[in-house]
Amino acid sequence: MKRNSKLSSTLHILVHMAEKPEQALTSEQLATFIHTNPVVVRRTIAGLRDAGIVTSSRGHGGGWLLGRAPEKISLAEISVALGETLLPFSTEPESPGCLVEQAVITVLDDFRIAAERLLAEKLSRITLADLTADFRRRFDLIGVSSHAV
Amino acid sequence: MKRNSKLSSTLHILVHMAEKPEQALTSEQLATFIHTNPVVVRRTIAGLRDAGIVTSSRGHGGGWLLGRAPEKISLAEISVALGETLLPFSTEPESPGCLVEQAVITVLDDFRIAAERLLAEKLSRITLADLTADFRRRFDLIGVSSHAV
DNA sequence: TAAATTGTAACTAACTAAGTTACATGAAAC
DNA sequence: GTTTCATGTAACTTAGTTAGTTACAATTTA
Repeated sequence: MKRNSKLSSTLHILVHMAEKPEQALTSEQLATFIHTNPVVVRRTIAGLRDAGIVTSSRGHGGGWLLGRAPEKISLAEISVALGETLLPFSTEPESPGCLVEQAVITVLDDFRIAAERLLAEKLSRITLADLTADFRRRFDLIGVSSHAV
Repeated sequence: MKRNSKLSSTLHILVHMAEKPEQALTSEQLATFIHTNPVVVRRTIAGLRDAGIVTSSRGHGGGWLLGRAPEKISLAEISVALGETLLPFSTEPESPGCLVEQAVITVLDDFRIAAERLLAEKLSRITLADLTADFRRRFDLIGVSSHAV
């Protein structure tokens, strides 16, 4: 798994899970989808479990399942559950007492708040079902869903 | 200078420059504002020079000046000139041939394009002059612009 | 009881970005 | 013209972050 690809890797995993709704997939299986190892998968999607987006079960026959229907899982929820901010620029004070810095931080934070609201709104309109529908269109056209490479 | 604070540090520098429009400030002076060293400053704002936002001159009495009036410098231009993307999540393929991944990347890239347009639009409405005006309001109230810490 | 699976802590490796050193280049002052 | 002051930039070092790995306890089913 490459850097900064947590969101896309997680979506990749979730679409595969949505395609096998009745079958619990192991961390091992999920790991092969995104070319990493099982522990990284568990760590990455642990937050999704806490958010009810997926469920996990231990022991023989255990693994991961979607927590609810793909239509009810939005990219906004997934993004939040991953604990990553979409806008990672920092506005932490480095020169306490400098009024110039205070002015800069205020303006930048106002922008960030407005921007985050906008992005969340856009992401909340896209669901996992939209992704699976897009996948199926491609599959019906080409007919292969490989992980050979 | 902390990580991910290039944008806020650069704005900090630019407002100070806007407050001394007739005086070329050296990298050394700019560096003290953001608690780093002159080479980091030159490297960071080199892109702003290429974009005409600032000018630099060498030799005795040299240093940095704004390239045009603060009213004509938008945060959108500054952000672009810094060469940083506001939305750094990756959508590079890791499993070429996997239709699931292709569907995910397509949706995510569409989102990114729309989001970047939105953010650029918002940032283009904020100018360096807005920041200096905000600073002056604070200064008139409190009357100190320290870099003691 | 054995096998399969997650949960998680602790450690290692790879990558990124800031910080630093060094020095060539250019401009002004004298 | 030589000295001084400044930027430009390459090369290296350091620090911080994140993915990857190992190890093992806890849990579940056959």
